[in-house]
Amino acid sequence: MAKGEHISMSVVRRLPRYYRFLYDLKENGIVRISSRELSQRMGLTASQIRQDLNCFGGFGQQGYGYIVEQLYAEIGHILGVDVLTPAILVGAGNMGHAIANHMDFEQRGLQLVSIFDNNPDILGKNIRDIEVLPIERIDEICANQKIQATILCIPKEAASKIVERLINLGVRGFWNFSHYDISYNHPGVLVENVHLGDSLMTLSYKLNENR
Amino acid sequence: MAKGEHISMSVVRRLPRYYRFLYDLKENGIVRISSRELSQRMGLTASQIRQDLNCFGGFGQQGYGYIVEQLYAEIGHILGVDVLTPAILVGAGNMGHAIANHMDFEQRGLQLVSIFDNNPDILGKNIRDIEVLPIERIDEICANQKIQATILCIPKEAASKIVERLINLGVRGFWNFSHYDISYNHPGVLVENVHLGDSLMTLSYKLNENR
DNA sequence: TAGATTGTTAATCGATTAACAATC
DNA sequence: TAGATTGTTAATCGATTAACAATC
Repeated sequence: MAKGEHISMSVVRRLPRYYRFLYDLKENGIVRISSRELSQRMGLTASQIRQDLNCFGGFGQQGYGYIVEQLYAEIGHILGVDVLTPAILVGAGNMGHAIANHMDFEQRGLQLVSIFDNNPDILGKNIRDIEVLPIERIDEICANQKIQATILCIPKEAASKIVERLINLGVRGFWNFSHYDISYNHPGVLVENVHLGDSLMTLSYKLNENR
Repeated sequence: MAKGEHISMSVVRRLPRYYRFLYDLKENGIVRISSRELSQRMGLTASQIRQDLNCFGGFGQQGYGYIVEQLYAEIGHILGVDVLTPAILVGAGNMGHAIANHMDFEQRGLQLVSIFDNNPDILGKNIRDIEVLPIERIDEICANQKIQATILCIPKEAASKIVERLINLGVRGFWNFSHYDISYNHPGVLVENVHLGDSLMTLSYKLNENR
C-alpha cells in the first residue's frame, strides 16, 4: 500500500505491539533487526511486518533491516505519542480511579488535565496530583484547557448526557470504559472502546470451547 | 457455516455485544426481533447477524425472526456464562483491585475464589469479601479449589515466573492485564489480553490521524 | 561484487455482503 | 394462502501470505 492512502484498523492495532517489542529490543541494546527476526519474536510473518510498515513509509534499508531506535521513534510518531492531546477523566469510581493512577498518559499521547466526579467522598481529593472536581465545572475546564479527549468511566445510564455535553464543548475522542454506544449515537466522533465485560466473556468462551 | 465446525474469533468477539443488546431488548420488554431490525440497532448487516448465529445453530424462525429471551439465553450458553470457572486474581494493586471490585464475574462465567498479593499494606484486607492472601499460598489454593483461570494484574517482570507456576498448578486460561506475552511463551494456554496501553495509543492515533 | 533483506506486486485465504430458495 | 424472514449458498471484498525484483 502506498504511503498516504487509508490505513486499515487491522494495521493500526498492531502498531502499539510493534512499539512495545521495539522498546524492549532498544532497552536490550539491540541496534538493528530484520523483519524476519522480529516476526519470529512476535509470532507473525515477516511479510506482514513489511506490509504494515510500508503503509507509512520505507523505514528499512535493503540488505540490512531496520534500525531499532529509528523504527521505534517512527512508530511512536505515527501513533502520535509526541503530541499530547489535553484530556479529562469523567467518573473516578473503582475503574476511573485505577485508570487515572495506573496509566502513563504522557507516554501515550494524552495529557490528563482534570478529573471529574460527583461523589462527595472523593470530591476535592487528589489523584496523581490532580484534584477531583465536581461535574458542574466541566464546561469551564473544557473551554479553558481546550480539552479534546475524554476517558469515560461512568455507568451506562449517565453516559448519554455527558457525552453530548462534551461533544458540544469540543471533545473529539473518547476512551470509553462505559457500556454506552458512543459511535452509534454520535457518528464521526473518535471512539476507542474498552469493553472489559466483553473481554471477560470471550475468555469464558475460550475456557468452555473444547468441553 | 455448519454447526460444529471451527468458529472464528471474529465471530466470537461479536457475541458479547449481541448479548448486551439482547439484554437491553429483553429489559425493554421486546419479545421478538428480526435480523434486520437488530442490524439497524447495532450498526451492522442483517446478513452478518444471520451468518454469525448460524455458526451455532438455527435459533430463528423463518418468517418471524428471533425470540429475544431465547436468543439471549442461547448466546449466554455459547459464551459459557452458565458454567462458573473457578478463578483467582493475582496482583491487587491499582488495576487488580479495581477489576476485583468492578467486574461481575459470576454473570460472565467466572467465579473469583481468591486474591493474591505480596504488598503488606493490603495483605489480609478484604476486597469484595475475599481476603487478600500472600502469593506463597497460591499452590495450596489452586490445588484445593481446582483453579482453572487467573486474572493477571502484575508487572511484566514478575509475570513469567507466576504464569509458569500457575500453569503447572492446572490453570488453563488467563485474563491478562500485564504486558507479559503469555501466548507466545506458553503456546496452547488460553489467553485473553487486555492491553490498555495499546488501546490508549490507538485512541491517540485516531486523534492525530487527520491532522 | 555477492549476500542479504527490503519494498512491492501477485496469489491466496478468510470474512463480509448479497441473493434467494426454504419455510414458518 | 401470502408475506415475511430465516438459513444457506454464491459473490465480493479486504487482509494476509508468498514471491521476487530492486538495492543497500
